[in-house]
Amino acid sequence: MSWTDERIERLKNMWAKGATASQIADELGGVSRNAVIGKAHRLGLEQRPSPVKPGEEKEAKKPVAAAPKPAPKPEAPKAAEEAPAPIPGAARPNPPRSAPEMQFRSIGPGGFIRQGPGDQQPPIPPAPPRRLVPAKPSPEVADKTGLLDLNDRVCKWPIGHPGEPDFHFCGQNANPGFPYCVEHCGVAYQAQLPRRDRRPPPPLPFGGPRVR
DNA sequence: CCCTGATTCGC
DNA sequence: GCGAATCAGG
Repeated sequence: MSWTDERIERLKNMWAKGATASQIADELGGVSRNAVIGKAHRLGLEQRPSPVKPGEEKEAKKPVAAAPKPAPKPEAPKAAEEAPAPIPGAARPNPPRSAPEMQFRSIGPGGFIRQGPGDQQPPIPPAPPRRLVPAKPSPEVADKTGLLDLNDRVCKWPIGHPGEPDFHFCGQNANPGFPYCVEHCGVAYQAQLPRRDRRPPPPLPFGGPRVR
């Protein structure tokens, strides 16, 4: 696989949204986690909480008997802590490690993170719903929206299961730019939570996309 | 063990 | 430019 503009764009979006490199790699397919990280760095869009970085200056390398790689050149420890220069539109610098900076965002239904005024992220997240939900009966949609009734303006959230007699689609007004209405967007697009806080374990009834 | 991102370096 | 290998922390 090669890094087409389309794939790079998806990488940027997901990376900006906080998706892990693994998730991005799975999503894009054809690339490894390392490939994603490498590409992200090359694109210059790193600067995200690394589990390793915030620690101490790493320098001491353990001498392994069979060390195929030469010792890296000693790097001068940079103690330059730049004062935060609030330049609108400029890339957000690393938040000071000692001063935890909370991000205040409103969270919509389903943990959907709304964009703040400063956040400009027009590109729409693709990502179809990952899990099958019990298909709650949507609000009154008297007329069942069938497959042929789908267009860009109606919510394509499935109600019921394909093959069932009353299988249809939500059919409400779609959230502009999204394939679903506002309500189902809240279900389809989940905020990326810390693993610990992540809701259910994988509820996949069939195997699952375990690749590794 | 699992996961994470960072970095290196041969290609 | 790419990404496997490696490192290092959780």
